Amino acid sequence: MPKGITREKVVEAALELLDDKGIEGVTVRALAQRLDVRAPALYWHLRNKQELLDEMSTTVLRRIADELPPPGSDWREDLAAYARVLRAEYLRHRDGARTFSGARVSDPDLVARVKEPLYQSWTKAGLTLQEADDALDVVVAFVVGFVIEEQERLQSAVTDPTRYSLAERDAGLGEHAPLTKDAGHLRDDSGERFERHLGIVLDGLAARHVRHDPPARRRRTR
Amino acid sequence: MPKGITREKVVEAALELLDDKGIEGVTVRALAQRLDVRAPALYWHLRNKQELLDEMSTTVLRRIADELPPPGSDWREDLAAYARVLRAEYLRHRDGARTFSGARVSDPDLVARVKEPLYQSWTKAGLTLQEADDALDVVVAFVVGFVIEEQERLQSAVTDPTRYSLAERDAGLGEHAPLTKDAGHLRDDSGERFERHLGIVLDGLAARHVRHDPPARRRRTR
DNA sequence: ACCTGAACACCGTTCAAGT
DNA sequence: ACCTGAACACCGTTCAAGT
Repeated sequence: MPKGITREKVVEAALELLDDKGIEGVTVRALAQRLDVRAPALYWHLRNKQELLDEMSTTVLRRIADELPPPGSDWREDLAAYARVLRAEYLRHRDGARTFSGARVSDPDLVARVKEPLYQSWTKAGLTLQEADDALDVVVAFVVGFVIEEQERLQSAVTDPTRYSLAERDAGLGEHAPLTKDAGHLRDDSGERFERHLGIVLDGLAARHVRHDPPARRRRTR
Repeated sequence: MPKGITREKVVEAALELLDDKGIEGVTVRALAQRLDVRAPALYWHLRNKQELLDEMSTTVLRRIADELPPPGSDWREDLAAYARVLRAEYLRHRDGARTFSGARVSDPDLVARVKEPLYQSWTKAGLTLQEADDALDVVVAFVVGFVIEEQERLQSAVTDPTRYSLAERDAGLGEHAPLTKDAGHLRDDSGERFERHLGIVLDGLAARHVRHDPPARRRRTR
């Protein structure tokens, strides 16, 4: 009688293990123990550990795809929504940004499920496909970079409270870096920072697009 | 008689090992072999492997600091130069972006050496410190995200040529994703893409700054 | 078809002991 | 002060063998 372990259950358990112990704790043996089997059993369901990691990334991307609202009338809002969902899903898992960015996604259809509706909507609104593709890539790059840094900071605040303590930092900085020191003190809530920085990136995209794409207007005039 | 191993030589050898074998190949034992000592010898010079990784990151950041041109008259050019140096230094090392981003930098003065001149110059030109700090962070986040993706693509093109082959991808995509398919085909040289995307981000920063910062003008009138 | 036991070639790290 | 030998508690993975 099989123990009822499926590929899906293995991946699910791996994601729980990630949240509990971090990426270092995701070992084949620990995962097997959590599923109440011996380590080699997992190799019946997955070719190797890399395939496990790929499946974990794919599962997270699937959740992102599910949470994504359908494109609306404003490409800027579509992008903002995408950025927020991406960040939220990365933050939801310990080491999420590092683990899932640059992910090898096993299901190519899934990528299309996310991108195609956005491309459709934006090209109809007057963007070229190149611009739409660039827009998505720039936003994703920004979110990945932002959350990697954010999560590193959040997590080492727990494991090593001195590392990001401002007092420690100020002491290390000496006298010749007053602005660097001050800048450290005006760091606000990271959610606010994210929204502000996202706004900057979207402004950059707008700067290129509005030139030849006044969307509402063009449609109404004839 | 000591074997002449120093902390600096260990870190240097670790960076060579990284380039040869990738981050998975950077093991204490392999590093010891390269230095012609036994593994425990390294623990005289470094507390543990994490400290080794921190020192590697710090060394790379030091090189970035050395290569950075002094700030000029245009914050936009300063940022572009920073972004290019950062990307180049990440690309120079195998797994560079993943390994060095979100780095725990051991030397706080080094961070100041990079940031302080830029903050100085930009605040003199009319930016607030908050804006200067945001600008740097947004650009760094973008570069980190961009290069992680870029390097993943470059490296798996070597190790697994089918993964990013367009033909394979097109086959997996089926019929319902024509735009996603087309977008895959208009990907140009990654250097050009970087410059274009960097331009977008800088435009976003400009959109906020030019409003209250016509730099040359303000100084001349009285 | 699905899982285990045993084994292989590795890891990072500690520590007494050598020089 | 600087390094080694031996050992500990781990890794991912393979494979014959069990049911």
